[in-house]
Amino acid sequence: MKKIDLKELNLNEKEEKILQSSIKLFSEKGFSAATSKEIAKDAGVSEGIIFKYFKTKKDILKAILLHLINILSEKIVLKGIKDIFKNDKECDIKTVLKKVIYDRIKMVDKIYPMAQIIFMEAILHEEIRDAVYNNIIKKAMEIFNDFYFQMAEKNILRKNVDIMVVFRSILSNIAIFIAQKKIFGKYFKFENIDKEIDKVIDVILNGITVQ
Amino acid sequence: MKKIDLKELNLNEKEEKILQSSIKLFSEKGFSAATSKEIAKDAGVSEGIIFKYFKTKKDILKAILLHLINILSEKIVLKGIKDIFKNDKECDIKTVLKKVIYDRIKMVDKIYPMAQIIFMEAILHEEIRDAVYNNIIKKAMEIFNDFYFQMAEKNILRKNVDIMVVFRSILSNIAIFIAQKKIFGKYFKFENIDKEIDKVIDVILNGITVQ
Amino acid sequence: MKKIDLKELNLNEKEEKILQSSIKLFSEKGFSAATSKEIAKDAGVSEGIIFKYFKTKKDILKAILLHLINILSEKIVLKGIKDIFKNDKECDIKTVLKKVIYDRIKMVDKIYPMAQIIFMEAILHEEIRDAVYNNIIKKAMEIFNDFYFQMAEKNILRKNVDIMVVFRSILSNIAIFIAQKKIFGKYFKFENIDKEIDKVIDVILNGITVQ
Amino acid sequence: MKKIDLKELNLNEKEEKILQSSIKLFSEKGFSAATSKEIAKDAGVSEGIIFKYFKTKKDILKAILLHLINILSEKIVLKGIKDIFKNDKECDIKTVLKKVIYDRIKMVDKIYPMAQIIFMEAILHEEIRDAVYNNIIKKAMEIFNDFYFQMAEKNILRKNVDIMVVFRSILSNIAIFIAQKKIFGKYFKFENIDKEIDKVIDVILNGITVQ
DNA sequence: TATGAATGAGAATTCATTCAT
DNA sequence: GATGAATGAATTCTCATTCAT
Repeated sequence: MKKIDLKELNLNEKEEKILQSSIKLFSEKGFSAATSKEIAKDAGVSEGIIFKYFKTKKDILKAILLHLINILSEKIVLKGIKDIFKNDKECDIKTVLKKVIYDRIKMVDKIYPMAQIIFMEAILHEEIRDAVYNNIIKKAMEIFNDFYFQMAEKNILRKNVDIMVVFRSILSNIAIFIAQKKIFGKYFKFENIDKEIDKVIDVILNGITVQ
Repeated sequence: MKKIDLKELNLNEKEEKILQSSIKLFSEKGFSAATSKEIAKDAGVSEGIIFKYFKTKKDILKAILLHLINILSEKIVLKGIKDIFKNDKECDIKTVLKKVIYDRIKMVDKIYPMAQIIFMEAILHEEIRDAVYNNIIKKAMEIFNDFYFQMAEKNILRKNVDIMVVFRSILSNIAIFIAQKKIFGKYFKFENIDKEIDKVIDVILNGITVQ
Repeated sequence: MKKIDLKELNLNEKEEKILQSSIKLFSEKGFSAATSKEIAKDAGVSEGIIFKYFKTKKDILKAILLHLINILSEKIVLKGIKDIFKNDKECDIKTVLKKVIYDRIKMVDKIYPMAQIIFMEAILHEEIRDAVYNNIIKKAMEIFNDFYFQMAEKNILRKNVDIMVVFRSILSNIAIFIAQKKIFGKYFKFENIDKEIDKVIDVILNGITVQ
Repeated sequence: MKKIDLKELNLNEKEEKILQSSIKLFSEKGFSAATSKEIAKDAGVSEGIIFKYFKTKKDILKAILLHLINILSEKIVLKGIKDIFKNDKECDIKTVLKKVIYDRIKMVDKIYPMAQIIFMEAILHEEIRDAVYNNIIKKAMEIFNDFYFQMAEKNILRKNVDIMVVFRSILSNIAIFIAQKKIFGKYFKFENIDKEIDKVIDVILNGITVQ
């Protein structure tokens, strides 16, 4: 289990260990099924100390979710895309998309267990959904919007489409690609991710009909 | 909360009530967080009787998941697509896709809470993933494969793409459409689903680049 | 340990056992020091069932305190005095006082451990004090007031005293008598309570100076 | 919260702070409910240092109780009465009693929270009762006995009473007066304590019957 | 000596499961 | 079969006490 980089949060050693173990166990078993005893054991600390750093078990989840959504969304989730869209306005669309997808896959790999927890809790709890929407989805949509508009102005991308639909389509293609790797990885072994991504981009850009 | 039609399972009244309530509560709070007391109360039965029908709480989940995956995959999930693909081989691709998407949305609406439980538990537990893969994904892929092959032969759909990628793309577009409605419905109000689906299909079929 | 009669409360068997054991243990060790495990053991029930009848441990205390203060104050604490004062207006003051003191001692004997808990919690918590004052002290004062006024009118008891002071004096003499028996019983063995009470009444009625 | 003068104990600064805070918190919440963390915080010291000075939390209680009972009983509690009884053998009984009551009220005001702790713990624990009895009650009784005997010899106070009963009566009248002020102070506002005490003495000395 | 982080035993509370009725 | 009271193991959380610094 790769450890998520939590250095940005300025936590002390134990606090970080607890969070790391919580992320691992919440993502493996779900929040309710992971016990404070297991977390303590995995983190190599006593059970008591957990409740010094986090008043309740729920607070560990909150730290993972809201804290990280708010603090890290900008740094980790959005920064990558912004940079690519900014630096590559002149590049061809295929290259840009490839960079984005690569970057997203790398990013999700980095934060995967955490992302999974957020994802699952977002399904169950509206407050989390709100945080995800406002901090990630909404912002990502705005960035994408600007980018698409410029590409459309240059006559590279179609003007007669609903940008929202396009955004969703690209996002979902990335998501399912990751899900396939992460969740159903055992059934689908890709040998060459580079080629796989090219194929996805081809379908996104050119559709599936014979022109 | 719409009730899922479980008549096909030949359950007796109490057993069905218990399953209905479990589906409702598992989908609302997650499996671990829903208690047998709550289920009993919601189902209007005694706690004791739950364990007559289902040896353990886990068995309720299994009943919901495995039982329903196996039984319903054929009857509800796959039947629809098969019929469409069978009956519409002559129709134009746009119409077929529209029918499929419509059918899937309708179907998911029908089984939504159950699908959500399956989905979440599949993320956590390999045995569920296996059941989902073998009973649903694999079968759906086979059907789609046949269909795509025929469309490609007729020179309607591109031959130079990876069918797996296309399958995933369509699936993910449907999934994100449903997720947006079900999970993030509060942020995105579509007025006209018919038009929305047309837009999605346009992007899938034609891509986003100016040809 | 004599058991307090809780039949008036219409509790079921286990609930009553739990309350009895709680009263016993709270009075022996104080509320905080008595554990639910001990209570369960003493009551001969499982720890779990305690929390079916009383949501929290604090609720057991509340049941003992407020419930009993409110419900039983009238029946147990005040009824006795009322009856004596009502029925004995013609008797001589010595006899009345003796009856009252006897009755109070008997009554406190009956509810002693409970009374002790109320007493100790009243020292610590204002809400309890309020309940004690409003349900017991205030009412007792009113009853005593009426009685004293009539005795004073008949020229049996002095008019030139503060009734509040007299009330307090009698009350405190009873209280210290009981405390001596209950708390410091080991140091003071009275052989003949009847005679003891006569002595107390003598002092209350006639004072200690040579007239 | 008035601070009790502990200078007589030759404690160092920290030790005294810890005791002061313990007295405050034990009297406010009871011994078991007050935590060492709270005490440390209130005393402005670290939790660790508490256990340097007092091996266990119980030892703080012992220090407060036994230590203070033993040391203070002689210096503060009994000295006052002794002095009064010694110096005022010639004075009239009313003046003496008034001095005693005044002195006791002043004294209890000074040590109130500590006295409350002693009182409550004495109810619960025999060892505390022993200490209270042997160090305070017994000694006070002896002093009172001497005093009463002399007053009786001078034909000022009645010979035909049980001195124990008289002692108890006076003690209880003082106690209830203080309790009323301290515990039920919110319900009974005396404007003039001097007059109040006169009334109490009147009742003690002359009784309540019309002679 | 002094700190306060860390411990772990034990407290309150929950809950799947059993069982007498 | 059906009930729901009862169980007790497991869970979350607390706190006196210890210990590295």
